[in-house]
Amino acid sequence: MVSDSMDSRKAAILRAVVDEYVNCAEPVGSSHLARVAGIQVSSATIRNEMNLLEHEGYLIQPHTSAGRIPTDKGYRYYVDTFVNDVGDSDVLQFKSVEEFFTKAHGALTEMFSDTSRLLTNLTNYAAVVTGPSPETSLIRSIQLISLDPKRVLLLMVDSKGAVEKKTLELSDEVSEAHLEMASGLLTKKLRGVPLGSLVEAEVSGNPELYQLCALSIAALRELQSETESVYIEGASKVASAFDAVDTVRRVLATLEQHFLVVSLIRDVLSKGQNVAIGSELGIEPLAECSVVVAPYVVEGERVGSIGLVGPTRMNYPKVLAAVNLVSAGLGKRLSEG
Amino acid sequence: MVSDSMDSRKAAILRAVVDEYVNCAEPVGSSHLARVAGIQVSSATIRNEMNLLEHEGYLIQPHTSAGRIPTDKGYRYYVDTFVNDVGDSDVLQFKSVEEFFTKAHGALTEMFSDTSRLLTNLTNYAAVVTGPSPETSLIRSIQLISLDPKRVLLLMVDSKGAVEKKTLELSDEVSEAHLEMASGLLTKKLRGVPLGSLVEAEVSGNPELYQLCALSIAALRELQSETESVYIEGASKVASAFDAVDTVRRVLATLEQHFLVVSLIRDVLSKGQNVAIGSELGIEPLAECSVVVAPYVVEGERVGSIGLVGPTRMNYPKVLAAVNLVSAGLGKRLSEG
DNA sequence: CGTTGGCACTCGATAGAATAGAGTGCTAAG
DNA sequence: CTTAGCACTCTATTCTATCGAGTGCCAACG
Repeated sequence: MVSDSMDSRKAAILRAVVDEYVNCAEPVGSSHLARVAGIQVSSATIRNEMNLLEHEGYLIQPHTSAGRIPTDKGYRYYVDTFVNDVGDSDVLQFKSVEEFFTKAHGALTEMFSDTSRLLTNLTNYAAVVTGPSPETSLIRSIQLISLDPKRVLLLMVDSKGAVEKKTLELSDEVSEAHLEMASGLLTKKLRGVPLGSLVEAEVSGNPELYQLCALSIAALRELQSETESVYIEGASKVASAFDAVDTVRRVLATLEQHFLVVSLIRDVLSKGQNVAIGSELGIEPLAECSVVVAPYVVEGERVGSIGLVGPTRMNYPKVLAAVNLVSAGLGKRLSEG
Repeated sequence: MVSDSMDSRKAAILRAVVDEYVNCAEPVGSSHLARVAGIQVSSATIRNEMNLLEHEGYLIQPHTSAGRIPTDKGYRYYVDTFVNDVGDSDVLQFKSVEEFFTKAHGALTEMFSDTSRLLTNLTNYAAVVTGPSPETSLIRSIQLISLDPKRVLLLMVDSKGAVEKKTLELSDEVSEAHLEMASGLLTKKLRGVPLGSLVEAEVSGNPELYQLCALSIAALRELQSETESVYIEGASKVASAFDAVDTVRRVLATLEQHFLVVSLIRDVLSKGQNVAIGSELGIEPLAECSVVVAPYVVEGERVGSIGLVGPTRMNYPKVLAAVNLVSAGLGKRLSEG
C-alpha cells in the first residue's frame, strides 16, 4: 500500500472522474476533465494526480492510452466522502414518492411489490423489498376454516396485519363447532406470542380439540421458517445496465436466488453500512454490481428493508436519496395502517 | 402466394431444418442436412426443395451463401404437423414433475410461484402461471378481525382455498362481539355466491351491523377487480436465450407488464391454440418469441393457465410436453386440495 | 517546488484489402 | 426426377496500415 495522502484537489479529481464515468460510461481522460470539471489546473497536473490516484488504488486504466475508471475503492471513497449531503435529491423524485404513498392502498403484499416497482422505476435499477420477517411479528388472531370434512385452512393474522395460511390434514372429521372453539382457544392462548417462540400448548380434556390445536401449532412453526417474503422487480433494468449479455445473465440468475439476496442485504445492514460496492459484496457474479440498502421502520422497529441492485457505475447520490425517501415513506405508510 | 404442394419429402426436410436450427442456432445448409438427417437424397436435391420451401415462405436465407432458417410460417407448419405425437416426452422430465407435485405443499400463492419456477427450470425458458381469476370463484367464508378499534381486517376464503384480504376503515368503534356476529352473518348469506355477482345484502335492524356488512361487501367488490394473480419466473433464462442484449431488454420489459402477458395468453387460448409463434403474437417486442400455453383444469373447469415464453427457435416438442405435463399435474394437485 | 507546455510513445479502435470457404443456383448428363 | 459439377455470391476472418486519445516524462517557468 502506498501512503495515501488525499488532499482536497485529488479528492475533487476523483469525484469528477466518478461523476463523468457514471454519466458517460467511458474511461475519462485528463484533458476531458480539465475542460469539463470545475478544476482550474492544466491537464498535465491532473495527469500527475490521476497517476497517484491509480497507484493508491482509486482508479485504474483499462489499458494504456485509455482514460481511467474508478475502482471499487474509488467508488467507496466517493460514497463515503461526497454523499453525506442528501440535499441534492430530486424534487420531482420526492414528489412522486410522496404521491405514491398517499395513494397507495391494498394488501400488504401488493404494497411491497408496488413499492419495489416504484423503486425500480425511480432509479432504473433492480429493486428489492423484503417484507417483515415473521419471526419478529406477534400473533394476533387464529382462524380455522373448514375446506372439506377432513381438511381445514388455518389462517394466522399477525400484529402487522399480515396474513399467513396453511392447510391442515386431519385424520378424522371435525365439526364446525369444534373448529370455532379451537379458533377461539388458539387465539386466546397465542395472542401476542411471537411466531418465533411457539411452545407446546396444553389444551384441556377433549381429544379432538387437542388434535386440532396441536396440528395448528405445528403448522405455525412451519410457517415461521417458510415465509421470508421478498419482492424483486426490474429485470429489464439489469439488461439495460450492462452491455455484456453474459453479465446480465449472471446477475439475473443471482437475483433469482431470493435467499441469497435477502442474506446479502442483511449482511450489509448488520455492518452498519448502507452501500456495498462490487467486490465488497463477496458474491462473484455480482462483482460488477453495487447494492444500496435501507431498513424501514414501523412503530420504532426495523421490520424489513429495501434495497437496490445496480452496476457499480451507478448514480449513488440519486439512488441513496431514492432509497432513503422510499424507506421513510414505506415505514410511515405502514405505521399509519 | 405460390402454390403450396407439401409432399412428404419436403416436409421431412423442413422438419430437419427446424430440428437442426433449434439445436445449433446456425443457418443450416443443404450439404449439412444430407450428411446428418435421415434423408437419402443428394444435397443438390435438398437444395432444390429448400429453394421451393423458401419461395413458399417456410424458410429464409439471412443472406446469400448462408444456410436457411425457418420463418414463423415454417415453425407453424412444424408445430402443427410434427408435434402431435407427444410420445417423445422425456422420462426424466416426467419423473421430476411427478415428484414435484406429490411433494408440493403450502399455500396457493406459493404453489403457483413454485410451479412457475419448476416450469422455467424444466425448459430453460421464462414461465408464466396465472392463478384462478377471482370472478369464477365462490365465496366460502368471511372473517372480520379487529386490527385496532376503528380498523378491521376482512378475510375472504373462496371455494378453491384462496384467501383474499382487505382492510376496512370504520367511522365508529366496534366491539369484538359485533365483529363475530357480522362474520357469521356474512358467511351465512354469501357462502356459495360467486365473487363476480355480489349484490347489496339487506341486514336486519342493527345499524352497526349494517355498516359493517355494507363496508365488507363493498370491499369484496373491489377485490374482484383488483386481483389477477400472475407469476412470472425465469428472467435469467431470457438472457440466455438471446444474444443481443437489446432483445433481452425488450422481452424482459414486456414480460414485466403482467396484464399484457395475461391477455396474450388469454388470446391464444381463446383461439383454441396452444402455441403462438413470433409475429402471430402481435406484439412487436416479442417478434422473436414464441409462447406455449395450456389451461389447467380443476374440478372440470378451466380456472387458470400456464405458459412459456421463449425464442421462436425453441424446442417445441419438449416444451409442449413440459407444459402439458405441468398443467395436468397442477390441475390434479389443485383438485385434490 | 508545484505547475505546465511539449513531446515521444503506447495501444486500442477503425478502415481497407485480401483470402477462405460455406452455400447457393443453374446446367447438363444420367 | 435426380445428381454431379461449376461458377458465383457474400460473409467471416485475417492482416496491415493508420488514426488518435491518452499517457508518462522532462524541461522550463513563475
